[in-house]
Amino acid sequence: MTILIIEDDLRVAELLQRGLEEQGFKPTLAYDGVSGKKLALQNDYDLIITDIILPKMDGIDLCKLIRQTKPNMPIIMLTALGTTDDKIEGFDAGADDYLVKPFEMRELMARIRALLNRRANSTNNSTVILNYDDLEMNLHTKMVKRNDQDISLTPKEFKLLEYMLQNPERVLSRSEIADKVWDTHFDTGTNFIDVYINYLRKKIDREFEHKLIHTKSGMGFVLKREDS
Amino acid sequence: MTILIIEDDLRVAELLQRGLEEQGFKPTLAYDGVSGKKLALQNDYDLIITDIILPKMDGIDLCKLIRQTKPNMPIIMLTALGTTDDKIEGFDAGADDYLVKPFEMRELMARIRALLNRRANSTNNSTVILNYDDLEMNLHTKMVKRNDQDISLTPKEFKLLEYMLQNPERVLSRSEIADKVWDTHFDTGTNFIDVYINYLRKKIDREFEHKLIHTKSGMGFVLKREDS
DNA sequence: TTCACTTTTAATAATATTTTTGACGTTAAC
DNA sequence: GTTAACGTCAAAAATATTATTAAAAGTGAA
Repeated sequence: MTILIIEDDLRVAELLQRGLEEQGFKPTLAYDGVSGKKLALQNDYDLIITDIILPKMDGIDLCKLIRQTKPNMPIIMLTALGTTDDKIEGFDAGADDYLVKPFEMRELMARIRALLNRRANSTNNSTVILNYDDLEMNLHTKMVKRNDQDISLTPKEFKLLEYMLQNPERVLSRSEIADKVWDTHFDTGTNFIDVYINYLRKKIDREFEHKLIHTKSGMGFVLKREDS
Repeated sequence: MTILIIEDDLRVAELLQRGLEEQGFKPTLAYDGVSGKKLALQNDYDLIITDIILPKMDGIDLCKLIRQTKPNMPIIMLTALGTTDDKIEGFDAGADDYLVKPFEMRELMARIRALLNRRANSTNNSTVILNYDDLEMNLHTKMVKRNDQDISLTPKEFKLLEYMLQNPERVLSRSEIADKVWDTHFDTGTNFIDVYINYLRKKIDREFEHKLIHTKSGMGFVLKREDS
C-alpha cells in the first residue's frame, strides 16, 4: 500500500513517514504543493495525505486538481486549521477525511484503514490473481511478481508457471505437464520440460533465498515453500 | 437520500432530524439498538448515523452486525466517547467516520456529503483527463501531452492510446485491441495493430528517455513505466 | 476534383521464443 | 564404490513473432 504525504513541516513529515512504515505502508514524501501534484498525477498511490498550508500551491487547490483526474483517490487532509469553515472548505474541495493537528497517530491509522477498506470493498475486483508464498501471478494483466519485483516471462514460461500455481505443493509429472501445458500427449524424446523448468528457476528462484521450485527425482517437479 | 438515525437522546435525535430535513435528506429515527438493527437490515438507507451508548444493543455491536450483511453501507458514529481508543474501536467495528459530541451540524453535513459523494463517484466514471506517468490525455480537448510537451495524434492513434491509458500496466492482446479500438472481431490477416503501435512509439516514446510502450512477445503490448 | 492527410496492406529486416542437442553433474540402486 | 538413470544447463538450430518501411487505398475539406 503506497501513500503520498504532502507536508512542508519536516518534523511532521518524518513522524508520519515513520508511523506509516511501521504499519507496513510505503510512504513517499513531497514538501510543496507543486511537486506533490506532479507525484500524485504521475503515480498510482493508494492514498494521499496532505497539509493545507503548503508552499507553491495550497492543499485545497491541490485536492481539487487531483479530483479532476482521479475522482476515486482517497485523500485525507491533515492540518492545523480547525474551524468548521476550514473543514467544510476541505470537504468541498473533495477531501474524504479531515483531521486537525495535533492528532494521535493511532487515530490517523484507524481513519486510513477505514478509507482503504471502503475502497477495497467498492472496487469490483474481478481480476484473478494466483498466489503462492511471495509469488504472485495476475492473469488479467499477465504480470508476475516475486516479492513485489516484476518478472517478465515468455508465453510458455507463463503457462507453465500458471499450471504450477494452480497445483501448488503437488508433484507434477513430466507427462502431466506435457499434457496440460504443451497439449502434447506423446514424448518427443527430448527434455524440453526440464529446459523450461530451468528457465523458470532462473527467473523466479535464482536471486531469492528460499527456492520455490523443487525436483522430486523420478517423479517430477513441485512448487513448494521449503525443501523436503 | 434516506438516512437512518439511531440515537436514544431525544433532544439530539430531533436536532439531527431537523437538520437533515433542512438539507433535503429523509431521516428515520430509531431509539434503541435492536429496533435500529431491524430497520437497517430491512430497508435500504443511503447512510446510517448511530450513537454508541444505546439501550438493548450498543452501537459497536450494531455496526458489526450491519457490516456482515451490508459491507458497503456508509456508517457514521456520533458519540460522546472521545478517546482515541474509543475511536479505534468504532473504526474497527466498521464505521466510516467518527464524530465526537458536541459537534457542529455543518461539519456533520460536510462529512455526510463526503461519504455519499465517494460512493456516487465510485460507480460512475466521468474522468476527462487520463494520466499515466508524465503522459496526459484530455478527452475533452483531445490534447495529448508528454512531459508538458504537446503531441498530435490522428484519430486512430488517439483511440488506441486512450485504450492503453484506460488499462495501464496490463498486457493487451492484439485481438483485444482489435475488438475495442477497431471494433473488428475477425483477423484481417494484416499487421495494422503493429503499425499503429509503431506510430505511437514514434510520437510518444522515441524522444524520451524512459519508454512507456512495451512489447510482450507472444502476448501483446503494455503501457508501463519501467522495462521489465 | 484535387490535395493533404489518415488508414490499411504487404514485404522485408530484426528480435525473441521454442525446441533440440549434448556435455557434464547428481542420485540412487546394486 | 560403481554404474546407469536422471537432472541440469548452456548454446545452437529452428520457428515464431515483431518492427520498420514504403506504397496503395481511402477520406473529407476546400
